[in-house]
Amino acid sequence: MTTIKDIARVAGVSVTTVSRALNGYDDVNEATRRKIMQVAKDLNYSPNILARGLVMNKSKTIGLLVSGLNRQSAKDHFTFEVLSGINECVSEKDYDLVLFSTNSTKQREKTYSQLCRERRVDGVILSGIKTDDPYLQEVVDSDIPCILIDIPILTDTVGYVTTDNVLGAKKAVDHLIRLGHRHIGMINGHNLAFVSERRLEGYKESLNSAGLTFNPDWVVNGDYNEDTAREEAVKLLTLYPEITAIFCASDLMALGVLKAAKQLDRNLPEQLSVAGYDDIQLASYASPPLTTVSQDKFQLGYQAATMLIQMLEGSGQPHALILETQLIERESAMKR
Amino acid sequence: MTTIKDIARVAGVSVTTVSRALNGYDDVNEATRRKIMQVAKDLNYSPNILARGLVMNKSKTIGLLVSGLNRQSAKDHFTFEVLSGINECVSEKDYDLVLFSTNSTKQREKTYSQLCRERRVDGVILSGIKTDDPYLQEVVDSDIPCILIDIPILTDTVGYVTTDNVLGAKKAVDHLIRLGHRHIGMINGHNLAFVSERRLEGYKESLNSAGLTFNPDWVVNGDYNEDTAREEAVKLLTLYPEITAIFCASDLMALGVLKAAKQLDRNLPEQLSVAGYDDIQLASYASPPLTTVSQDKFQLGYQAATMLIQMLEGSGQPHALILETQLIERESAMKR
DNA sequence: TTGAAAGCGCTAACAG
DNA sequence: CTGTTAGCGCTTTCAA
Repeated sequence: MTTIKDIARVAGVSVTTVSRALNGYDDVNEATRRKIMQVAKDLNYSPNILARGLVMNKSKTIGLLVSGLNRQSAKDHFTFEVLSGINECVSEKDYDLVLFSTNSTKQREKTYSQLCRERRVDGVILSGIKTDDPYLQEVVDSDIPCILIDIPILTDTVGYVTTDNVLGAKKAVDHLIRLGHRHIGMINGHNLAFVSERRLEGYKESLNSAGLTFNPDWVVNGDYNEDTAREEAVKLLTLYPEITAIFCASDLMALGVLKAAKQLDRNLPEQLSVAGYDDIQLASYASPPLTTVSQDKFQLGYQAATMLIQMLEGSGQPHALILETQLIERESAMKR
Repeated sequence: MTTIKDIARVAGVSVTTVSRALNGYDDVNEATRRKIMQVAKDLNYSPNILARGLVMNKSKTIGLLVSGLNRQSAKDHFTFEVLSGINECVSEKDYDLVLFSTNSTKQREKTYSQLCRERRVDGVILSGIKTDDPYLQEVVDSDIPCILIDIPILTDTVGYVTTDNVLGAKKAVDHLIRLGHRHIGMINGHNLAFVSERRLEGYKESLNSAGLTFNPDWVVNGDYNEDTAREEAVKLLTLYPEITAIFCASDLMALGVLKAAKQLDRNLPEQLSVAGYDDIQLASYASPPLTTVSQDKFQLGYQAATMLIQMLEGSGQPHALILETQLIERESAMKR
């Protein structure tokens, strides 16, 4: 493997000069530079970025720490789209992306910052982490630049990007109300996600501004899981037959509600309106196609990476970015 | 950041001893080792793997080079599931995964081996690469250990894992024939994928062993794209109304055919049977649910990583692995 | 069982 | 504009 030493020898200059020429410094004679470039090409040189990282104390690498990257979670491709967005940005900016995963018990033994420091990543993006995850606290404490997806924490070294979940939920519930529904249930996710909290708040706000009273019994947790949501929906609809519409904190759970309705012989959307959240790919293929709140997952990732690299390259403080959502009206909700 | 030097100082030994103790060599006094371990923990030490990589000349990192990781390709989550499988294996074996992506024009300027050598990855997995991709030739030439997904090339340093595409296609077409179809068209992908070739071959074999003649006019390319497939299917079905069943080289294209049928007012499955390939998530949600050939994408990734790490750790030659597929009978194909 | 010393490939003062 | 020198954090002979 060719090194700058080899180039120096062949070109008849010192390694310093080679380094400078290769890195585009302008204090190199143009002829010398050309010569060096030529030799580098001839020798098929590639820089050893481990060596460079070692001396510069940065690796031009960002880490991605996710929990949603395993066989089970394949159905809801949220993580994947976020990843695509991150990847896009990172490759434009000439960084590399290394994937940490928290699913293996082995890795679990390592702390968050150990993971990052060992790999010498310059910064890290966290996604799909629950609020009780021990990693999360470490983030706030550690001094590694970090962007959180969907967790609103802002410190000297951590920023976040998320969508406007309150408004998003409000859009969906407003829509149901506009369609004439007065008895609207909600299937929320679980209590370990900030987004659940926010979406619940949006639901309440919407009811409130329409003069409807909030009934806590009409809100149940479906754990962001299709089947749990189905079970919970069956219970809910059986217990409170007056409910004519359900807002779900995720499309996956809305799919579960669709199944619950079928199970209870309630026709959709005539006898039950359903709205979801996320606009996952499946949403438009469900029958009936799901009315939902779309969030741009790719953009979530893209912006997270952009923000992180901005922090890394010194242009300022970490900050927060809140993306818009969009109500997608399809056929799972109708006028009553 | 703590280094072994710090540990050495505090523990009152030399860096050599620290290194040996930390790496579990047995020529260290047990008391010394305990002391060192304790100091390391106290100082919250994490090894600098860049430095280690530099001297050992390996990075415990494997690269993933894919082309299917961008906004457009999100629909068919093949790449994502492969990635999950790779990630699972890699984290079990305590390697890290770095993502290269070929979508940025910038990266395009770098050759395959440059990418790998710069990052000092120990080996690389390629997926979603077309057969005319310039990277591909480089693989064969370079000496970097490499596993290809779905490209059957076997050399000293490159192995592959794929599924039995001939048999898979045969299963689907056999099924259509068994249902009584005699006029079976095929929507293939494009000519730049080995799998297309193989699936076509399976189609031919199936026809052949049923005594049906192969008609090249009944085979068109849909470019693995839903909409192209739809267009091509419309043309095909208009030109050859005698066709009663279509085998598609991917589910995504089968979805396109479903749309084409709707467009032509042909009821599915009564007036047209369709079989797909892949068993993507959407397949079971389509209406009618898609009869298809399932391949275990997670396993594809998992096995590729396993094989690569095996090669890396010296236990033998690269080799080939061919996974089974499974016919999934749903409702898009019926007896005639 | 331990330590001194060399060196992996690179960048960065500093001096000329 | 160019070279000398030191050193990033680690592993690994070699010698004690």
